[in-house]
Amino acid sequence: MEIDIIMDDSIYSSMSNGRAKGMRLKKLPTIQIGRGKCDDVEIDTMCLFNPLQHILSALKTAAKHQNTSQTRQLHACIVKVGFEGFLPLLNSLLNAYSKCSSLEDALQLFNEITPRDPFTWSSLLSLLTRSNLSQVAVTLFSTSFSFDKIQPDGHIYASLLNACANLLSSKQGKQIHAQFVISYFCDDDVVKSALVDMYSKCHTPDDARKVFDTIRIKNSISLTAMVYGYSLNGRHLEAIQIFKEMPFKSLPSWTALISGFVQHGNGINALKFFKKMRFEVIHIEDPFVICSVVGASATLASLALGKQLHCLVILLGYESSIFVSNALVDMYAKCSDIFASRQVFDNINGRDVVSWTAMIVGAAQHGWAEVALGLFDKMVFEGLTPNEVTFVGLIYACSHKGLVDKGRQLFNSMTSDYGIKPSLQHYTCLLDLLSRSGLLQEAKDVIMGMPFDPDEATWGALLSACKREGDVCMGIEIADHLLSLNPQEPSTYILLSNTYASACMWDQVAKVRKLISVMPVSKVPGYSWVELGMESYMFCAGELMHPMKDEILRLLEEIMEKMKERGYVPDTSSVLHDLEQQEKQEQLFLHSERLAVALGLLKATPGSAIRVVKNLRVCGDCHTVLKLISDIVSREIIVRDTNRFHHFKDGICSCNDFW
DNA sequence: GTTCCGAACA
Repeated sequence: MEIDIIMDDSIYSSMSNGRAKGMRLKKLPTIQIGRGKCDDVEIDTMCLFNPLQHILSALKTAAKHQNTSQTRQLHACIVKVGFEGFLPLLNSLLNAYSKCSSLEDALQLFNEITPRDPFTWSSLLSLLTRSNLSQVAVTLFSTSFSFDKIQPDGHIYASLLNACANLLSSKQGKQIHAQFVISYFCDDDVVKSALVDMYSKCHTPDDARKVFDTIRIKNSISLTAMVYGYSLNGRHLEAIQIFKEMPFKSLPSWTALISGFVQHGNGINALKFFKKMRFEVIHIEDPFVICSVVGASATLASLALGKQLHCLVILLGYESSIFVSNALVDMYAKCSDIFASRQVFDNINGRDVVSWTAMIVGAAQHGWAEVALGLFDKMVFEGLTPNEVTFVGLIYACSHKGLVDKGRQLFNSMTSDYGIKPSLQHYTCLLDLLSRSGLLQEAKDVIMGMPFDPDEATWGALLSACKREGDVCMGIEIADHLLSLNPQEPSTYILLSNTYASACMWDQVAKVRKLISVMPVSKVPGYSWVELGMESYMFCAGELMHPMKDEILRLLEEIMEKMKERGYVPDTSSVLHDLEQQEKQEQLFLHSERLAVALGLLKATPGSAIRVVKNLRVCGDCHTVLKLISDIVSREIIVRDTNRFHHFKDGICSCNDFW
């Protein structure tokens, strides 16, 4: 039975990436066999001996060098010589197209091959997976594979599991696992390595470990997959233990350990092992590990470290790597140096959608909404297709600048012009856009109409907007709803308490306070750190144990006097504890970002910007204080909180008090 | 055939 996979609309509707959309789905062009180029392939003399052997060998070479034109020429030769009916040769040809990532050629050939064997299928499945069409691979296997009446072999199971890992779909992965364990190939260690990888990436490291323990001969690949599984999922001790036991530590093994740490947010451990790796003089033959550690410095917001890594990138000759450049754009933006980010971006040759998106998101988070929108226009003008992340950045940019109409238009254009289905993130951005601009009813309509269940953060965003707009009535309605959801975030409780207090609903205020006191999770302490050249210093809220404690306090008191002269009155509404007003003000005085800024003012290079990072959102009072400080001491203060960047300069903030 | 890389909102 002929399977016309290219005509299946249900499969293509599941394609969600730009590459897939760019493909002509219905009618693929026919390859023009023997377009005069055939004779370029030097087979004449060899044909006299063993043409089959020669073409097979030439196909292997073409696959190895990912040479599409050579593969097409060999395809022409196969037709010309009359070997079209020889399945192993066609499979090698398909494999070569697959290795060249020549999707259209491969799909057309696949449709022409009949009958197909497991080799034919595994070549196609691995190509689809590598082409970001993992869901197509899995769907094809479940819908069309049985038509060919063949049993999947180890290669097919491995490719399919790779696809499930890409999709982070343990549900589909488990179904394939179930088929595998009752198959003839159930002892195949390569498939088991693929299973370890799939479960690791799907965040079930214990499932990965169960399979890992059944692998008879553990090689570098299976060990690396398990190391990654543990480090990615925060099981750092187990990751390090297996890593240490590895008889041979290849670059991918180091990369797996380090990138797992980074992805789990453990930048410190990542850098510790990167240092060890450098110490062991491991040859860095690919840039993956560099991307990871650049990402670690972005997470840690350490500009000094990021700059050192940028130097290493140049030293190792990876400046031209698009992956590395994109990571640098993101790193500089996250380390608060948006100008350096822009400089790296401007120097990239052949920017891809990730380069543009990283720059758009960076610009948006630094309050450069117009720049972000301008970059988008330029990106589209240059022929690049934005993806779902690009739109998150764009709507976010509009949201933080109050550009309601533009934001709405982008939200609609995402679906109508680019066929991207809005995710919960997009709805959250839209909701944020509307509510920040006071369009509370429209924001509520968005929540009620979206095809996702709103969570605590979604309702919280709307509630904080109600508070800002003074809509007590809707605020109470939402607060009642939120309270019934048993919220977990301490900030939600502050919001609830303030909402009820503003409506003089003291019974409800008491109820919220009682809930706080029995909350199972204690409040995360606020901390901030300031970078001072190659060093940084971290302060916890309310704690001042620094050797320069007295100078810090003196400076803050001096500044406080000047602020009061300008009419500053502390806003204690963000202090959760049941304290007297005086005590609340004292708490605010010792908020970690103020201590960090004070140390920065005392120790940073005179005139340089003070860069502070905070683990929570900047509270309203600190925001006012930092604006005033920037004016009083005439210094730029850049604070990265969990939400965005604030550039305080001359008494104003780049966020326009929208954050 | 299976391992390592970049961009996200509240």
